[in-house]
Amino acid sequence: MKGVAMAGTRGVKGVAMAGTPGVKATRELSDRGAETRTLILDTALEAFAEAGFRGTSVREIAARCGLTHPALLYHFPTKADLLMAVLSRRDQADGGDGFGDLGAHAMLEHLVATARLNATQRGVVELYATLSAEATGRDHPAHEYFRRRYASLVADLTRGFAELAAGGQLAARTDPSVAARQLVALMDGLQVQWLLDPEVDMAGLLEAYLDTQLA
Amino acid sequence: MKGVAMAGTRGVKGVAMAGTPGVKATRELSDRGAETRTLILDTALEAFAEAGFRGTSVREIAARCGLTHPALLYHFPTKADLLMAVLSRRDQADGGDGFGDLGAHAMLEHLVATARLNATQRGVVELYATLSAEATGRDHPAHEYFRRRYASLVADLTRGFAELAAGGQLAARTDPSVAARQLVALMDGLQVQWLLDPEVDMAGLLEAYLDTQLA
DNA sequence: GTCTATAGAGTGATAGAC
DNA sequence: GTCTATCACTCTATAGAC
Repeated sequence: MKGVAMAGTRGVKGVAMAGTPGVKATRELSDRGAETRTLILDTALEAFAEAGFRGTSVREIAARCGLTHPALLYHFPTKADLLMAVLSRRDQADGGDGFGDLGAHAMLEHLVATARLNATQRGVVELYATLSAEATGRDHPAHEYFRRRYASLVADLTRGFAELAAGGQLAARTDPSVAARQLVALMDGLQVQWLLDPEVDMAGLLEAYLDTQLA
Repeated sequence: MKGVAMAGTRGVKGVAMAGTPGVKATRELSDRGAETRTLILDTALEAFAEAGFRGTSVREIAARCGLTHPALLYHFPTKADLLMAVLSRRDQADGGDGFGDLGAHAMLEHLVATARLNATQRGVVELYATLSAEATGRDHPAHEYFRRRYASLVADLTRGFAELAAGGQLAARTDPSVAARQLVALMDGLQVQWLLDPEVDMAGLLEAYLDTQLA
């Protein structure tokens, strides 16, 4: 699924080599090089989360892995490639393509559960909060990624709220696409507030919003 | 006032030299040096907005002003000093200390009006969206600034919603402090969505939220 | 108040040895 | 697959002339 700062299962190994040069598509499992790649991706996630994409150097990430920076660039030819690999790896860990065919209730429950989980994973929240703002610039390497991400998230949620409306479960004054955008905005904004003050209850404030919108 | 990406009057000159070394507190108006300072602050706002604090160099800002970077650093001794000067200048332009003693209705109207105005000032929105995310890191020069900013914004809005509740103008299920945090989050999140897609109607989505919370 | 020059460190990326 | 060495920049900041 595709929550805005969606958390997912950590430590999924051996599935994150798509599209990388120098690695054969068909090869044995328990490849030693794949472990290095996984280490790099985990480390890069933390580093980008702490200082953003522009604020983090390839050397810094490599050093935390116990590597030199040319060794890292052997696996990911450019820094932008590394960023995109980190993002797609999270997408895969989060279950692939969006909410898929989840029902409306399951969708909203998943969202609240994710907010609760995120409150235990500061790094992931920092990554998406920092990057989504950074990537509003049209020249940022992750710009198109975030455009697509938000468009599909809003589309899925609009479908969900419309389903609720059809079943008479949405407040009469609530428009599905309006609620979808508001919900996404709320998740993003609450993350910034939580990062500045961990007392902020992201999941609770999200649930309170949903209570006011449901019939 | 202190909206999250609050816009204010541009081009206010000769009022932004507070706390800068090398400039006497009491001096004649129409100081020539003050014009350079103002030019630098306007230019720095634009530049920080486009690429964030970390993504912008002092040289880049100086060049856009037709200056060399040592000339700029004569006016603002460090890059962090320049950032803080940009932020305090905007706060002054926006009217000083928060919502002050504005009534609840005036407060909310001001907020919606600001959202509408912001849709014509992409640079200002980019500045606050990028910086507020960047500044969640505890070592960022603007970290304390944003902590204070959000705390006072939430406090003011909580007071406003409480005032409405006392007058029976708030929906029964709405808690003032919950609504305050949600409203701030909504403003922040909508800005990111608007930066990624200018079709997004920030003011309209904000008004729609307020309609669901008022009695 | 602005300049040139430079220090001193950091940047992404590449070449080539092993 | 990882290394050392290096290229060609860029960065913030300072020294000192004018």
